[in-house]
Amino acid sequence: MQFSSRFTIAVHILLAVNEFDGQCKTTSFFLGNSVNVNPVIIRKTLGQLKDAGLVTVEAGVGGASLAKDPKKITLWDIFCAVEDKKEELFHFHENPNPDCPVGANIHAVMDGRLRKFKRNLQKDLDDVTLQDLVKDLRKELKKGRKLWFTSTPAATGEINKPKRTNTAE
Amino acid sequence: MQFSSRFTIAVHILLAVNEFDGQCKTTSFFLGNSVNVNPVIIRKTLGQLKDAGLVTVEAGVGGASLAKDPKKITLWDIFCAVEDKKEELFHFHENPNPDCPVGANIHAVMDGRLRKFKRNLQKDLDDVTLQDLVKDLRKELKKGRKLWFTSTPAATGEINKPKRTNTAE
DNA sequence: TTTGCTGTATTCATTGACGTTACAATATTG
DNA sequence: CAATATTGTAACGTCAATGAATACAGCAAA
Repeated sequence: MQFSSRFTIAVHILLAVNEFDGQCKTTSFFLGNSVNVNPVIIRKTLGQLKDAGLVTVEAGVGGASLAKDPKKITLWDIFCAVEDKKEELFHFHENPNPDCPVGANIHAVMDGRLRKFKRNLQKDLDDVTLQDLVKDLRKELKKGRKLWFTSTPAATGEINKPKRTNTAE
Repeated sequence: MQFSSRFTIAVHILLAVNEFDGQCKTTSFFLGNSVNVNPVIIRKTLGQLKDAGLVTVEAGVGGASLAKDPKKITLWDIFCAVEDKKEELFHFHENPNPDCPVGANIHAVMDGRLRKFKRNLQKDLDDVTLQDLVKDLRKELKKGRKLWFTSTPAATGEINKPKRTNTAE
């Protein structure tokens, strides 16, 4: 079992928004092209990030921007935006037999430990900021060759654009 | 997203086997009654625990026993028996755009960190032995009232037993 | 030989992830 | 105001995993 890709997608989105905002319009088409998923997935995820107060999205005009300093956004914040933070890491089997010595006490024995595992993961995630990722990304960019930017069809998102249904027809 | 209940079921099974082995036959019916799941689920899980070298199962005669000292069985061992230990904690979105500065480097930025998160969880799990759980269970049992044991229908698993189809019919 | 159990195949229902189409609502621009 | 680009969201469809359940061949012991 794994956490869904929504988390890595959300991280990708935030990195891209941080990188391109101001240089070009970071629309769901643009971002979908970078992440390589359907724009609707981007819009949904972006909506969750907005609800969590991590980005602002321009309705109508389009494009997203960070709502907070990248130093103040941790992976835990991003995780909470797209996953249920209350949920335990492990799914416990329902209704262990209360008339059995083991069944009656398995929760007492395990619950605290399971919660600790989750808490430790939380700490790990909370220790990494978006700024840390940005720094590493910049380092990688210095190494590598020049890549596309604002001008190509891929960058502007021309590729995935819908054929508009003519409503006046 | 959560890990499946196979993990907590496996822990429950091992605790029950450790507790009741020698006192009564720890069959899949018996265990299924304690865990409160279908005996087939128990057999499957027991099979995985056997493959991992944690228990022995008596084919034909029935019943399971620990194959190792509870001090030598960690939660990580149990986890590995029922889950894919190679799998990362987070599912990464497929094919981020290699022509985009972010898409081309997102793996370089994230992979190491994601691996660390998984490794830390592993360490946490590896720090807890079955013996630790047994100790806590005994502590709970001392507190509590007396519960069922070997003689009741629930304990012997009479309840969930299949009606045998008479093959001689 | 009968009995009780394991091992395993198969079927089914449910759930969540993810993709996709469609379209109303919204903001900008000519 | 009208045309356009974009968001927000609903509605489906597909796929994979989980977990329940039935069935039965094979094994061991009495």
